[in-house]
Amino acid sequence: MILKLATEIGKCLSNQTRVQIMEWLKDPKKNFHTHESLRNFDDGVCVTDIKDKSGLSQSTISTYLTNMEKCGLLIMTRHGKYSYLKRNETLIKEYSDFLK
Amino acid sequence: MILKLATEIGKCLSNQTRVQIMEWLKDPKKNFHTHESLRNFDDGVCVTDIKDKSGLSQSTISTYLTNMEKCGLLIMTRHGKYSYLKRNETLIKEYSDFLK
DNA sequence: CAAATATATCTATATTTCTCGATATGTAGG
DNA sequence: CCTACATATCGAGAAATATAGATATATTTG
Repeated sequence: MILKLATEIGKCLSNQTRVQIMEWLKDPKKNFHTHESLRNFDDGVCVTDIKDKSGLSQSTISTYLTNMEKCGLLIMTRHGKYSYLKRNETLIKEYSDFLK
Repeated sequence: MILKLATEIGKCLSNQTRVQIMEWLKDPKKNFHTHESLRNFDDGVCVTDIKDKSGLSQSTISTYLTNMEKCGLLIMTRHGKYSYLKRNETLIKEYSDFLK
């Protein structure tokens, strides 16, 4: 992993809400209700559900999630008008290994 | 690991110089010369050597290293007028595991 | 104790991040 | 095409961080 990417990941993980989101997404079943339009969490959790749980504004959460996707921490999948987010375990493991 | 500590660690790792310092300290022997007053790197690398290598000012590096020690990423040991820094592998592993 | 050197802290300014409301864009359904 | 709703982007003010120079504190040594 290159220094620049590691630093971008660090920036994403330098805010309590964003770290909390990473934690929530470890176990979507426990932390969220299944979304109306999908029966499972295979693609993760819908943006609005994360927004509601965080208590922050839609624009703030959208910015957070977009940045977290840009550096690879999250994977975003569109289904119609909804976007779903899940952890990118591969990159998380790479980063985790890089630190050690 | 609690959310608050994880966020503090993330803040330390949200700056390229600080991430670089963590990397340098993985292998002091490779990245630094042995310090005049100590023959080995058992307690890590002296503040001034890190400052010289980073190119930043003494006050900036001192602030960085102090904060990195406060959140537990680094261990600081005084030997007379010198302070030596090394990685706290135990906490780094805890953080790394927390992310996964 | 005085001088020299290493590190820490204080103060200040520039830059970045946080966060929101407003607005724009995308998408589904009538 | 119009409406409704989900998400993204823009613009702005507040708060936090980056970074340096000046100064203070610790420590060694003459």
